[in-house]
Amino acid sequence: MTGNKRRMPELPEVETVMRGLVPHLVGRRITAVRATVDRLRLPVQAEILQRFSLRQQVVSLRRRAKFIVVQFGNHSGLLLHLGMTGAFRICPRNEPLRTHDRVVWSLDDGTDWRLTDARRFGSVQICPHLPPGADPPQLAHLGPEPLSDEFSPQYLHALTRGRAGPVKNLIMDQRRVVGVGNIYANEALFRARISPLRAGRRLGKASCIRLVAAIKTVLLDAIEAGGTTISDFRKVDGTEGDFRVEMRVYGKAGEPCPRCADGKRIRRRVQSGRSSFFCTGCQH
DNA sequence: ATATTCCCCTGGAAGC
DNA sequence: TGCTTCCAGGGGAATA
Repeated sequence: MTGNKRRMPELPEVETVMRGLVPHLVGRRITAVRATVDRLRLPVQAEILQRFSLRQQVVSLRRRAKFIVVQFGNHSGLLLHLGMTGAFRICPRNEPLRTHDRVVWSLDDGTDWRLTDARRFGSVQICPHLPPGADPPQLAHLGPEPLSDEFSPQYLHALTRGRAGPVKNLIMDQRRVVGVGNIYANEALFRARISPLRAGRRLGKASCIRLVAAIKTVLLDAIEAGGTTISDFRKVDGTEGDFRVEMRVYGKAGEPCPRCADGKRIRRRVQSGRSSFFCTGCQH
C-alpha cells in the first residue's frame, strides 16, 4: 500500500523548513562550501557555488512554490529545492558527514548548514544576479502562489475553459498554480467533492469556488500543523518535524470513505503516472 | 498548442 | 532468512 510515514516536502513543509532556517542563517556569513556529489537532480556546480557564496552574508530567505530562495547581500543568492527526500540540518562543524550529506555550507558562527538528500532529487542552483525580492529567472515560468489572492475561483475557472485533461493534472501543473503536489491535490479534490478524473472544462463556477477554497484550506492547515514543529527543527538534532495533518484519502485505498454514510471504499487509480485516491460515492 | 510518458535516484515494502 | 522486484513522487525533457 502507499503509506506515507515520511512526508514529502510539499509547499507547507517547504514553508516550515524555510521558517526554521531563518534564525540559523539570517545574518550569518558563509565561510566555506563543499559538495560531496557532482550532481543532484541538476549538476552541483561546485566552483561557481564557491565563487558566488564564499564570504557572502545571508540577508533573507523566502519561499516560491516549493523552492527556497536564499538572498545574499550582494544581489546574488541560492535557489534550493528539496526534491523528494531532501532535508536541511544545522550541526556543529566537526560533526562527521552522514551518508547522504550532499552540500555543506560552513557558517561564521561555527556551525554547518547541510543539505541531506538520499535520492538526490533536490537541487542547488546559484543565482549570480538576484535583486532582493525578485524571482530567480529559473522560476519565470511558474504560476501564482496558491495562497495568494491571484489564485481565485475566477482564475481557476478561466484556465479550465476548453481543457480536456483531468482537473487533477491541471492543479498540479506548476505553470497554472504552484505548490500543489500529489498528496494535497488528492486531499483538496476530496474536500471539494470533485473527482480527480473530471475534465477541466467540466468544472463549473461552483466547483471552482469549492476547489480553490479546499486547496487553500488544506495547505494552510498543514502549514499550521508544521508550525508547531518549528521548535523541533531548531533543536537542530536532525529529527524531522512530523506533520500531523490528517489524510482523508491519500494512501487509503480500500478503506471506507470518511464522508459517505454507506462507507464506500476509497479507490486508487493511476493518472499520468501518479496515484489518485478518491471516493466514487461523493466525488464527481 | 496540449496531454501524456519517461527519467533522474534510493530505500522501504512486498513478493517469492 | 535473503534476494529480487516494485513503487513512491517533483519537475522538466521528450514524445505523441
